[in-house]
Amino acid sequence: MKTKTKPAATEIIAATLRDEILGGRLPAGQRLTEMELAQRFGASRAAVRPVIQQLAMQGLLVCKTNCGAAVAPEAPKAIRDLIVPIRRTIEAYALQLIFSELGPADFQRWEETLARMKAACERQDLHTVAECDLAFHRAILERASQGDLLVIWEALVGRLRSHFRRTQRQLTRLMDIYDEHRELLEAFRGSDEDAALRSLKAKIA
Amino acid sequence: MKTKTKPAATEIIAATLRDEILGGRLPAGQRLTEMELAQRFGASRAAVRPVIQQLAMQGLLVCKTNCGAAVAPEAPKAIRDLIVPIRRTIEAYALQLIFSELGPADFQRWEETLARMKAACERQDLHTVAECDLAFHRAILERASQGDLLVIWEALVGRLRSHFRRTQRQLTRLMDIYDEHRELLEAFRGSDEDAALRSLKAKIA
DNA sequence: GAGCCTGCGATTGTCTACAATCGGCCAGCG
DNA sequence: CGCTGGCCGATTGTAGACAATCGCAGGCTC
Repeated sequence: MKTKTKPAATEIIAATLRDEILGGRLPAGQRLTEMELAQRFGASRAAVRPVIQQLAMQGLLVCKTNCGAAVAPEAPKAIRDLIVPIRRTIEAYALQLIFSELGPADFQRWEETLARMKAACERQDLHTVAECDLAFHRAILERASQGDLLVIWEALVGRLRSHFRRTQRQLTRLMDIYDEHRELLEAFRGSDEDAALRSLKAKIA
Repeated sequence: MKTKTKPAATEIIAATLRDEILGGRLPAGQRLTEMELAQRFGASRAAVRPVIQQLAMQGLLVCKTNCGAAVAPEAPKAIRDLIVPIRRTIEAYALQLIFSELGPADFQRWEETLARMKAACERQDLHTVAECDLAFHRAILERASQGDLLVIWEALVGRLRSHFRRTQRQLTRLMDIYDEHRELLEAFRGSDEDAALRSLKAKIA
């Protein structure tokens, strides 16, 4: 055996594809067939099938029956405008749930994400920056242990791809993204819950 | 052949199970194994597997690895309080999208749902009333042809099960539910969009 | 008597093969 | 020359079998 035929087989594939799509490495419209994915990950179609369905429900892929799946485009602006505030509400709620319980282990996790993001900013690696951006926010929900909210959040973010309107920015200001998240983390460390909540909401565009 | 090996095989199973769970025919905690479902619908495990995954992401089922799926309980109150207004926002947005385009065919569809609901109220069939209630609201989103919103709405409603707090009501007032939806439909027929939107929001508890 | 370990049953995870379906191309006809 | 019909490749949908994993019961040890 190579690694682990454990129940994580499909999960690894799902996480990999998800990051590639959200990070922009796989362009919208890119076609993905079950066969291709199965070969790429050294698995069978049965293994990648649940992944495709999952990503489709998260808005990352669009499936046409008997015609293969493709990386979904960003949702139309009207939809985005509708679900951005929803995302704000959910993340703020999760943060409020956990704010008083946050400890060193939590901050350490965010620090690691920020370190990765900083390095990516310095080498102008837009894809990794976007990935870290999402990981930072996702960590809030995972920490809250609210599986239901996480599922809903994934469905929202998969359609927003908000992190890529930042592509418009000049790459020289990429470090701004890092700075913003650094501020957020410091607010998490502080004792002013309301201030942290306000900062978080403000950062979600 | 028995029925139809058409592409609707899994869709029929999904719709059937969804209605049974949302209608309350399958109680929370009820265990469902792939084998049982496959036998019940005369299909193979491969056919019911996508259904289970889909319903799990919609919050109707909870899956434990290698241990089977079970009908999920309603989400905790804090979560419900968070997502009720979200649902209100989404349905109102969809209604606003389609309000000016509504025609006889649309009203006819709602009339049929209401007819079913009325009959169910008269024979005190709580399950069917709940099912029609959801169908009435779902029709708004389907009419808007916003697949993304429908997916999100499903994920919300699956966790709310709001329609079952009405179980608390005395069965003698079941017809109130019908009356409320009748009012809604008449508002849809009218020309006052704002009034219709307000009515819709008011009805979503 | 309590705790751990082993063995077993049940269930899902994965794989391979087959069937049904869709889109596009090409021939044939008007 | 345009259109319609049917064929063909590609892709997913479905099926059944095998393997890996989990929970639990029973017995053993301390």
